[in-house]
Amino acid sequence: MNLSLPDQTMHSSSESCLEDDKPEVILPCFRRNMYEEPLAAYSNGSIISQLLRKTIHNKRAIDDNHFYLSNSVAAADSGQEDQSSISSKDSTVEAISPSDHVSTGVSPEEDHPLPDHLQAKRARVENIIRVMAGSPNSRQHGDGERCDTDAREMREARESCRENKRKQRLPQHQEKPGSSCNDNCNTKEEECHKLKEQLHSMQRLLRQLQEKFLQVYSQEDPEFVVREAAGADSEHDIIGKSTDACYIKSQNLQETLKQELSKAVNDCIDKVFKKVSSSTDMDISHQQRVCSTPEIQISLGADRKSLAPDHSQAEEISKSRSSELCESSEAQTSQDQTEALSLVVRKPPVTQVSSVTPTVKRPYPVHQTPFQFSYAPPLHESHILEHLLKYGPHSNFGTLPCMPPSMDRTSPDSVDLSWDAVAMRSKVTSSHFGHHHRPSSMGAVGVDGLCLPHVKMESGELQSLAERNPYMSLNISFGSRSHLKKAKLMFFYTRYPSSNVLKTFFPDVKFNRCITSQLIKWFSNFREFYYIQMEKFARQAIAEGVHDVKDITVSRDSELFRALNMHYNKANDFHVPDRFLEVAEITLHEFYNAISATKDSDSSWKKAIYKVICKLDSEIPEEFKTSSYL
DNA sequence: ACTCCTCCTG
DNA sequence: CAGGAGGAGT
Repeated sequence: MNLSLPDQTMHSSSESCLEDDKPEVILPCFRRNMYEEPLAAYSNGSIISQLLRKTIHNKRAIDDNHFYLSNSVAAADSGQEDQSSISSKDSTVEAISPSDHVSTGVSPEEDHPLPDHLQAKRARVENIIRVMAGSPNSRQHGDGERCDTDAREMREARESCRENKRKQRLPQHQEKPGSSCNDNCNTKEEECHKLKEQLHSMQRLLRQLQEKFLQVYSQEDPEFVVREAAGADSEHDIIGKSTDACYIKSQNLQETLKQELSKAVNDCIDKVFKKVSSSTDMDISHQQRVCSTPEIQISLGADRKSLAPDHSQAEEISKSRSSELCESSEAQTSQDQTEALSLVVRKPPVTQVSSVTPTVKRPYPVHQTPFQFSYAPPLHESHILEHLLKYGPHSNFGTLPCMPPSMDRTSPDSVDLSWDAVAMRSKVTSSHFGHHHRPSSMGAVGVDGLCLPHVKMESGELQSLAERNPYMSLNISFGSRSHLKKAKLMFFYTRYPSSNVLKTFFPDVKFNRCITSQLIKWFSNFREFYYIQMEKFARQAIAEGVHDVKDITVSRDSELFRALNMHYNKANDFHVPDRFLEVAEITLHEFYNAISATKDSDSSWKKAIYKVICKLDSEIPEEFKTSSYL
């Protein structure tokens, strides 16, 4: 089953929330009335529509003027509309009008009488600001002189507008493929969507005001607009070159407004992002619960036969547990329920967790169960958002093989596949995952590190995924490391442990074929390293000219011992029994003798040595039997 | 047929 | 350390 679809949805959603919706270069004069107070009001949406109605009204006038047209009459008309529409705004706007900034920004000029043309310029700029702020009676017409920087501002703002429009279109378009997910959307998704809408609304408002701002500029100095838009026009040659004073004034205004507005935009985006992120965090725990259920069911499936006597009783408890686990998730995902969750629902719960894990000693809540290769409850948007937040939009989430191919949800039989069967095909093992331990509610290996990782994944994707995913590593690695460490320490006592010995000394492990084979394989690997070292040091001794086998000893200072200790007792926190040194010395002697006798020419010359060594196993201390060992 | 082992490879 | 091939033992 393709899991990639929700990825796209979230991708677009996230992208639009985090990137595309971020306003870029914006005229910085709308901050307070655009972003501070209205931000809270956006939640109900009505204010937005009111503002939009006004600004749309204005925009019509702007459009009629063709934006770049130097028609003073039209400009004046639109300007009047601006006044009338804006005049209804909150009076606080006036109190904190950006014109205040202008006054302070050019304060040095106020100390001296200004020449007439400078005063005119100043009045013009202040008028612009008043118009922007919505002062109904402050409008005055300047002399039409403009500064180059102002024109550049306008052009940049227009480009910014167009850029925003382009960017806005993209996520909206991309939402289409995810419409199936939207059908299933839960409250989080709606919330995210709302936020996105709000951001879009703010952007629209911003554009409206930007255009209005530009409109004011254009009516103030149409020549610049025309020149900037269509190149120099002989008819609209620049008449008044900007003076230094004008430049400075405009620069002050420009900088102040830029700072203000960019800060406002940043705040706005932070708020939106925070909101989205918080909802994502909430869903992580939710995801855990969702994932845990299938895991339990799957692992229980493997236990059906062995735990048949407890079946009915266990089923009751399991049912309640399962429903408890599923409740919240199903409530939210019932609409997008696919076979994934039906895998959970359909499957008759056979037994309960505690009956599977009679030796469980960790009283952790069920929802802390380790990461499961969830049998894919439909990917919640927050799951994907979480993914995106962690790995970025290009990470390979869609191909996350949440289940082994043999467990393909399209196969009804997959439900009855035992965990053993899954594990037997395992390719990914615990060793691949993280370095963190995480408490597990499942004391038995049936669901912890020894078994959990034993899910076949394609081409190491899971491994790389897990390596990048601390959350996953945290969960699926539990148990594996401690069990592995324990096995290594046991190797100091026994090189050839029987299955029974292993079962005895891993009481917290619910053994099945897979687990048994795994442990046996571990010891096989231990032996392999052990014998390789033996052969290596035996040959080394021969090469060094050792003639008497009695000259070869293994002590704690020996290179050989250090190598072995490094391998089986890396942390060096375990006192290696003397008997192991003796066995190691015997083994070394065996190899020395065999090689000296050139028995190594025989392809099976090591077998005799193995036969000797396998008889040298000693008792494993009782402490190893406790599941909490290590 | 199944398990367990070694050996080899990655 | 895992996976697989191949062999030996049951």
